Amino acid sequence: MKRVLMPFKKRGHQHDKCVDRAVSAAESRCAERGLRLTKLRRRVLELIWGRHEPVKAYEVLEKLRDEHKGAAPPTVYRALDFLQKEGLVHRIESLNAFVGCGEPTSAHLGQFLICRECGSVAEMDDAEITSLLAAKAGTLGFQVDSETIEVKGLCSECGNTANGST
Amino acid sequence: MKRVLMPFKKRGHQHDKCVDRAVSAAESRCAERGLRLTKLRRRVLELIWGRHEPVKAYEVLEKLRDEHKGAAPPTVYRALDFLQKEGLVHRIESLNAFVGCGEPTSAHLGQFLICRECGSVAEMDDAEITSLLAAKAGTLGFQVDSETIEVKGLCSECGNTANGST
DNA sequence: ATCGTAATGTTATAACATTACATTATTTTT
DNA sequence: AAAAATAATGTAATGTTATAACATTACGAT
Repeated sequence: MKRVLMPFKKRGHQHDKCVDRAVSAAESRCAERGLRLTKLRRRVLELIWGRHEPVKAYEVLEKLRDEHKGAAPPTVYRALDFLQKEGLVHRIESLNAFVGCGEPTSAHLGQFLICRECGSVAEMDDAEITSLLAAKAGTLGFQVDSETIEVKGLCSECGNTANGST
Repeated sequence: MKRVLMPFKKRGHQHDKCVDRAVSAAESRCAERGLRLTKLRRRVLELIWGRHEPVKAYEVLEKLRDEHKGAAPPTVYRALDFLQKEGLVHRIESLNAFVGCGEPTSAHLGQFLICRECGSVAEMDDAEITSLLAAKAGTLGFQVDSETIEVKGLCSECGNTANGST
């Protein structure tokens, strides 16, 4: 089982590839399940994948409006709900924002590492963390359904340079 | 080092005691540090401690208004900022709500267990979880500053009864 | 073709949070 | 004790995030 679903990416990597991979994965996943990845949903997915950083719903809305008159909050939130439910994007609770899922093939919640300098996000799905947490919760008589783990700090790119900016 | 800062409480426990303890702890802490636990701040703290469940800022506001004409959003948010900064309350990111801190003597972030049935919250501050998470993050070159851990599930009280309601 | 369901459009509003500036209260300095 | 400085609160407006409610359109199945 893979534990790192999305590592930190180098500055200047070929980001088109990331987006393409995400969209292809979404297409297969929807095809398998008989779901419709409509133009709108696909476009929202692309906009979320615009960066390796959490993207706000209203940012998506603004961009959507440039190309799609009549876009309104529900337009975006519905698409995001769909994408979330299908495991194609994750919501970052502590930022009220969304990131593309690093591995949309399996359902999971993920553990997120968020850089305070550049905003980049890495995604893990580490079974040891999950089971330790469940064990500790168990000592209090608590049965875990789901976990939200969001860590803030300094990413590999920003930690390795004197200056965290691009 | 204590790992459970606030366990799940039995239904019908003497909740006054919880509130009194919290207020006393807040008083000592502020006295030690030369900070002012004003009437307003104390009252907001009491209202947050009204239940062992996350309480919303606007709920606090509503109650505050009954007794304090002129209370407005900043009134509440400022008091909450103060209480948070002093470690007297924690914000639950996934709920946009606040809970009293189970152990306001030491600064910490806490790991929260939130019951899906009754809404009760238990607070842990488990060093093993924190260090495992830091170690795993380290393998990606990430240096952790702070962590947000919020787990949803079924608490000991609700798991032990056929029916989770009061 | 029509019917049922899923998706989207549209308007309005709810819920959560902050900015900016005025005023009052408290502490510190003189 | 008065003045100055600082901290806390009052007040109005606004910004941000999210959902409700109902209408319409698109699509797939028979």
